[in-house]
Amino acid sequence: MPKQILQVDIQKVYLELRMQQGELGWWPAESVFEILVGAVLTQNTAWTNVEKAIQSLKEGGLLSPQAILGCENEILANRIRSSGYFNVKAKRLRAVCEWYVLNGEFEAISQWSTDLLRESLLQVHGVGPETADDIILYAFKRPVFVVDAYTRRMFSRLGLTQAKQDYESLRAVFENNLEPDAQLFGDYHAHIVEHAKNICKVKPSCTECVLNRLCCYKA
DNA sequence: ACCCAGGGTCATA
DNA sequence: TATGACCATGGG
Repeated sequence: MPKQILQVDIQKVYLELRMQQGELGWWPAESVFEILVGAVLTQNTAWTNVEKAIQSLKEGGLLSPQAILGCENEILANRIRSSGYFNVKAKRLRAVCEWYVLNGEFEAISQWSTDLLRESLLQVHGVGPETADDIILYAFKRPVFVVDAYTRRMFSRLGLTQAKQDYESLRAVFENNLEPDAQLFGDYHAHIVEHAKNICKVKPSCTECVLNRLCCYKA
């Protein structure tokens, strides 16, 4: 894949999505901590279910790391029930809270380099590459590109990447072909997800798709 | 009734 | 290192 072509296409797809879908307003959250919570709760789960869980946490006064660490596991699990995998995610939320508090929360962690931040997050139980990058990008505003199942499917169909390319090299493709701008990366990822959610559900012959009908339907 | 969603961990081979 | 089972709710 000639690098110059790839760079043009990676940028072109963004402009096309951007033109088609306009402003999206990601990541929806009222605080940095809410982004951390959302990043865990949205694992393999529709965002609408996550919104309900976050709302329930707010109503229960549990939208702070101290409150989550201080409450009974059953209370926490019940509050996030709607996001699915609630027992697993209750444990993961605690792990993220411990990491956050132990390291001095936003102010102290903000001083870290992006590499250190990423390595540290990846050691937290329940935080894999995508969740880590959600947090790094949307909460800490660092230019890392979030790769998800949509991104993998869409860009391999467009012929710009390989279908079973590993996470890190796929992330590098985007980061090497775009200006390292957190605003841009965040908006791009948002547009990929929104495109997948809103346009091509299942039909391989979707004519509304802006990307040569190659985007989002399952194989 | 089925399929899928803004993944990750753990056990097995 | 590479698959597969498992986690679980809610909307289409």
